[in-house]
Amino acid sequence: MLSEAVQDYLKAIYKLSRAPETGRMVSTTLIAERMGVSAASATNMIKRLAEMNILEHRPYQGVELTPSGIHMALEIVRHHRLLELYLRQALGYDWDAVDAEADRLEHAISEDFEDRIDEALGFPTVGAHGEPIPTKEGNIAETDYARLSELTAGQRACIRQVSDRDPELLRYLDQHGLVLGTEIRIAEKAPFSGPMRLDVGASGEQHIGLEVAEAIYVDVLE
Amino acid sequence: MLSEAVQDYLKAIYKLSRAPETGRMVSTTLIAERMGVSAASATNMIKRLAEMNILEHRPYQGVELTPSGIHMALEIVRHHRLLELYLRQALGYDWDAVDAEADRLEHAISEDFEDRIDEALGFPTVGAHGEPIPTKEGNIAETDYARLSELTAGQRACIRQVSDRDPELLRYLDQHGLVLGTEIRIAEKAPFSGPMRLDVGASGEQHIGLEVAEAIYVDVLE
DNA sequence: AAATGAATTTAGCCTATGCTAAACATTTAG
DNA sequence: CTAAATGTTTAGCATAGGCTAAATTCATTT
Repeated sequence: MLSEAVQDYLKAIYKLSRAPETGRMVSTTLIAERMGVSAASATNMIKRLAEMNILEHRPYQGVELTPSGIHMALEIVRHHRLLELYLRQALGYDWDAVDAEADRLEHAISEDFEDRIDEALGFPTVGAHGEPIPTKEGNIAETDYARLSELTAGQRACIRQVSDRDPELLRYLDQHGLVLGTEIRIAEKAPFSGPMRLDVGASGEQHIGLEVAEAIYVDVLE
Repeated sequence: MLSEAVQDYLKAIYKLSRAPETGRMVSTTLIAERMGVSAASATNMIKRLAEMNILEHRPYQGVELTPSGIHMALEIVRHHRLLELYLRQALGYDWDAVDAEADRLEHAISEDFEDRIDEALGFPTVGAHGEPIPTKEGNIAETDYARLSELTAGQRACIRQVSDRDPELLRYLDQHGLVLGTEIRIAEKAPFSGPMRLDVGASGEQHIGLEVAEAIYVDVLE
């Protein structure tokens, strides 16, 4: 069994390695920041993770998950996303609160528990923020969403996923009707991915900033 | 926040101090056994718990929880019992499986989570095995049940609580219809609390041994 | 009262995980 | 192309828990 700390590092590294900004190779500093520990502590743990064949460590370069490390990470992510969805659907948690609670619980649940909530949810394929849920076998659907910030005036799109990084941002989105499934149309956009004006579903017109537009992933409608 | 280890010790000590066999003063060895650690490790932790004002340690004598220690223990017990009941009622866990899963989860849940399952269950006052659930304020209902083993031939009784110590025993009870609320009548009993013959609710006659009879707590019916 | 045996504590060690300060490597700027 | 800035690792230390072996205390029995 992987310790909680190891699981937490693994999940963080997996997420960083999938972020479009970073790329597969993840730096020590980034990991340390994300985990809220010193760089020295991160190096320390990285060496242990390399020892366990979870990742490869090129000193001074960064870290890359092994296939087996990715597989382990996907199990953790599956637990997390199923829990988030369960908290939302079965216990009425708000969009922005599920991540923190799932972080606490994810280390504690058994396979049996996972199977039961999976069934109670009807074997869902996407999580509370639209992220794909890895299968029990460790497969995860590839998504091909555009960032809202990349669209241009006149385009229409449907919200498919949102970043769960910032609870405050999630509250903002919720209050402005920018939830999964909402259809939007770009009414006007400043050059260089600046702020944009949107027509949002039934709820009317919104102005959003770049940060918000980058946290929203959409299917572009023809 | 108390560490998991501290919480586990505290819960174990609380339970031991409530067991009729032991009495308020609990010995190091008993704690070590229950926790599955060496006596030296138990001593070690006991000193830390005393440091934290959770209990008083009379060296070579034993240990007694302070009022504040009891209060903390009751919070932990509340979490545990609410979780057990939730697992049973909401997720369909078997009687004998809830304890182990609740042990895993109880360290991980927030107050918010507790409140939500409390509400989802309709603010229950007894747990999955009939134990009283402490209130949020740290009060616990005193119960005054008899052990089935203490009854004599001819008496009738209603099952109110069962010991959750042994999952196998719980399976046995379940299979034989000896569940909460069942009415029984002692048909015949060997002297000195030996095995007994019972008429059990609608499901007919049972023979049970002493160990089983001691794990069942009942209200005696006039 | 002394001796034996059981229970308890102490001493000393181990691992996981964190930290700071110092050393080392890489990148960037002058 | 060297020097400063930045990023990374090493060294040494801390804390929480666990362990074994040895020492100590208590209880019991002669």
